Amino acid sequence: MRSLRNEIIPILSETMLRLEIGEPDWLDLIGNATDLSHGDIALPCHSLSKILRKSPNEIADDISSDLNLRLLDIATTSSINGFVNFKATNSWLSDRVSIINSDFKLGVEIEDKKTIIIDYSSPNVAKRMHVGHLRSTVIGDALARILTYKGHQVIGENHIGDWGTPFGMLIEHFLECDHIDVGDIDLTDFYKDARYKFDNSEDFANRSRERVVKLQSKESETIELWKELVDISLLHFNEVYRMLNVLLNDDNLAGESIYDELLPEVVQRLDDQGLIVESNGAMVVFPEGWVNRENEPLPLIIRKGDGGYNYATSDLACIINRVEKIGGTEFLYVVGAEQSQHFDMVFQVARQANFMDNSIKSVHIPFGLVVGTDGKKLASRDGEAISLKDLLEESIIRADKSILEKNPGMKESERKEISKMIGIGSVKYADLSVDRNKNYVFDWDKMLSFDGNTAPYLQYAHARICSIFRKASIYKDSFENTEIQITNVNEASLCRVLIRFSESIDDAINNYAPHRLAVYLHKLAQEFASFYENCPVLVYDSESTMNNRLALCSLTARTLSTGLNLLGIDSPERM
RNA sequence: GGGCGAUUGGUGUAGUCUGGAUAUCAUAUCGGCCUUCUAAGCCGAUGACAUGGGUUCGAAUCCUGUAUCGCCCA
Repeated sequence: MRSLRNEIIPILSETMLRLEIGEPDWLDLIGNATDLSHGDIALPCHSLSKILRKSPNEIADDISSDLNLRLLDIATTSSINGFVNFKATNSWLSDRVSIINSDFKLGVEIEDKKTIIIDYSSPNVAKRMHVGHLRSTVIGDALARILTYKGHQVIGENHIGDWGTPFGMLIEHFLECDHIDVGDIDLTDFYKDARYKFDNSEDFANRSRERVVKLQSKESETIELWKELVDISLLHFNEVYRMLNVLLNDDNLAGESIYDELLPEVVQRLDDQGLIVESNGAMVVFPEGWVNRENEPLPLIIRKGDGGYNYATSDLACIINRVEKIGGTEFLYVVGAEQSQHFDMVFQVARQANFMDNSIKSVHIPFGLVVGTDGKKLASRDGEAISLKDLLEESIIRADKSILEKNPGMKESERKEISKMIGIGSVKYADLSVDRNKNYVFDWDKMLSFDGNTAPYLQYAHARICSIFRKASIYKDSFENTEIQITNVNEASLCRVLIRFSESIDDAINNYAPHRLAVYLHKLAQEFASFYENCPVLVYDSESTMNNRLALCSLTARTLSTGLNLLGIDSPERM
């Protein structure tokens, strides 16, 4: 309850002044109450004991009695166990929630606009997207949406793997697939088949190597073929992105190929800074503080002995581009935890080489693995990565089945739409509702369950609200300027949660943690369910109660659907 | 060997950054609630901070040792 805290502080500070307690000694103590039965905001006085030479209980009593009358309109003040507790009054809650109800941003304050670049998804050309791309895509998308809502300029960059030596064999293989229609190329085995030929045919391998040279030298026919290959892959990526309902499209493409021409310059600049060292024929940089197992300096390889470049080099080129061309000030990399050392080294080199200074914030946002019920990295029975498209299709089918079971009367066309929302939402929410640093177990039954902290539970809460408005034949969004009155504890608890929306957004942003928002939304849905049981909305004998509660429902629905939308999840009106 | 991350009821999780009261929520289990807006729900009961030290008036949270698991190291 940040807003309550902010209103209490100036008044509290007068009291503290009178008691001769300096601001540094108390300001950080005041925070959300850990025990909500005592109040919303608490001030533990134990540490003031030494300064005032009184017991915490006495101090809390003194402060509380001094404040009681002066906070009257805002909160009731009490003291126990050495804590001063502040509980918002219904009138304060009512004012606050009414302000939020009339705010189209639901109380979220717009920040100084920053240009934030988020690196996410990054599938490989000529391969299917698989489960391994799920988390980066979903988490990156949610962060992009949340940061945009907060008022920032967000540029999503999708660093597809579209360049490098494998493209020699991929193009050669592509040529041999000539007899089939280009659009029908199945990426399932494309890479594997190319690899197989490369490993088993000397002739093919040689042609592949020659092809790499042609590609590097931008020979026009080869570039045409390469482009075709990329385009086929894009069809597939975009299909998955549309299914997943993420913001990425062709405008976000920033494949490795676009940095290719900048790579020699990166080497040149590093060399100008005196950072390049030759080691075993390769050009490397030794970032300070990194050692290998023999306690020797650990290099970041910039250019291999054979003249090829490494990922590190394009990452550095990308940083230069972002600083000098795009003018971003915050770079986020939503990439698996296994690459954290790589990013640490790249960022450090970029700073040592003055590619970016301290005004730029560069953050690796790691995440854990998606594992199967056996605890191992999720894979199909034969050990292959599971196709993301197949997985999403299965989720939709499963959602469809469960709607059919629970709501057999629904029209098929409507059910199809809703099972997409639920099936996709379930997969995404399972990913976004837990701390991204942890591995999570992919479990169909859990994510598609209508109970618990799942997408369907939140979606159901939303659908139930819509159902009330349908029943009353009232337009859900016609309450945006209604003043909300609080008449009982259930309404008060719901309001307490509603006014915390903006805090949950800031929390999610400050920690780059979409699950903070997800956890908040779940709390909101729960609180609504409780309100729903205890407070009949359509009470036609009291128009004021009815309108008041309809306004609460409307605000809850808006908060739920806005929040879900920021996670990239749809809110069905019925289910 | 070194580095990074994880460890909270039977199971899954929040809280850890920024220490505060009886540790969140869900699931499972047990009991109660449908002539009233979707019972896909609500109400109640049971049950957990890996472990040893340290700092502190106070530690799930900070420091440190250990164990287990995962990932990374031309």
